[in-house]
Amino acid sequence: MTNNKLLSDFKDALRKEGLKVTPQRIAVLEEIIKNKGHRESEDVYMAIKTRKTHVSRATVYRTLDILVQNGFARKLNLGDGRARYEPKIDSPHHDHMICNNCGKIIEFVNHEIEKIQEEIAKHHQFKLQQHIHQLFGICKECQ
Amino acid sequence: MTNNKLLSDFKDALRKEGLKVTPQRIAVLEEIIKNKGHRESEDVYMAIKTRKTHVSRATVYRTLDILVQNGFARKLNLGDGRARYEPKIDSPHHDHMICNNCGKIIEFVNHEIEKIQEEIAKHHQFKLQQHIHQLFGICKECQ
DNA sequence: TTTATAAATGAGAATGATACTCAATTATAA
DNA sequence: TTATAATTGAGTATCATTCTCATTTATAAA
Repeated sequence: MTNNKLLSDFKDALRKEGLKVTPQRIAVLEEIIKNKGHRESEDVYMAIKTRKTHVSRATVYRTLDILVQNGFARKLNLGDGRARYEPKIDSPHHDHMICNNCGKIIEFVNHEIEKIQEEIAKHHQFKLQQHIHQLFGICKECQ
Repeated sequence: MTNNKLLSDFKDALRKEGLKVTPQRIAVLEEIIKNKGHRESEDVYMAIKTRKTHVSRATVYRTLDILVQNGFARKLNLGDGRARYEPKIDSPHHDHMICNNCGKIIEFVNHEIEKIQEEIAKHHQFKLQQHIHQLFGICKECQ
C-alpha cells in the first residue's frame, strides 16, 4: 500500500469516526509508517517535534490510541513499562523475539502455533480475541 | 512438597545468598504459597498486614523479588500495569489465558508449542531464556 | 548471653510512563 | 465567514514500583 493510499485511508477513518483531520494526527501516522520500527511514544514525539509539526506528548498518546483502535498500528507490551507501536498495515500477523541483552526485536510467525492456540481456546470454550507470544533470550549477535 | 519443607528450603536459600531470615520474608513466602492465586503485590501486602506480621509495601516488593530470583515464585505481566505473582514450586510450567471481561486466569500447557518455540529460537540462533504466551478473550462464563 | 555490626525494615519521597484537565485554538459544516 | 464542537498543549495527576536513609534487628563472634 502506498503511503498516499494509507494517508487517505487514515483520513477516511477519522471522518468515519467523526474525528477531525489535524496536522498532529497526520504527523503521528507518518511517523509510525515510516519504518517497521517498534517505536516508543517518546521516540515518536521527539521525531515529530524535531522535524515538523509542533505536537505535545498528550496528543501523541491520544493519536497512537486512535491508530491502534482503527487497525493502523499495533501496541506491544514488552514488559519493560514502555509500550511500543508498530505499523499494522501490510504487515501480516507476527509475534516477537526480544534480546535480553541488546533489546533487538525479531519478528516471527508460526502457523502451527496459531492453530494450536485456537484449539486450546476452543477446548476451554474460550473466545480468543488477542494473544501475546514473546520469546526472550540472547540474540545471535550478543552471544 | 510440604509447607514445612518449603519453608526450610526458603530459609536455606536465604542463608545461601547471605540474606537474613526475617519474619517479614517468611510471611511473604507463606502468603504466596497459600494458594495457586495470581496475586498482586498489594494483595499480599494487605493479607499479611491484616492477619500477622507487620510489613511494609517496600518489603513485600523486595521479598517478592527474592522469591522470583530463587525460583519460589513466578512474576507475571498481564499488561495491565500490575505484576502478579504465583508460587512456582511443584507447579509445572504453564502459560495463561486471561478473560478480558472478568479477569479470570486459566492455566494451560502445550508441549507442541513449547517444542516449536525451541525450533524457532534455534533457527534464529537465539538462545531462549524465557517466554510469555498469553491468550486474551472471553471465558466460558462471560459469554 | 552479650556485643558488634552489617543487613533489613519502614515511612515517605522519588520516579516514570501514561492519562487527565481545561482554557485556548482550530477544523469543519453551514 | 461564522458558529461551534472537537482538538490541542502545558502542566498536573495517577499509580505501581523503587529508592532513601534513619532506625531496628538477625546473626556471628566473644
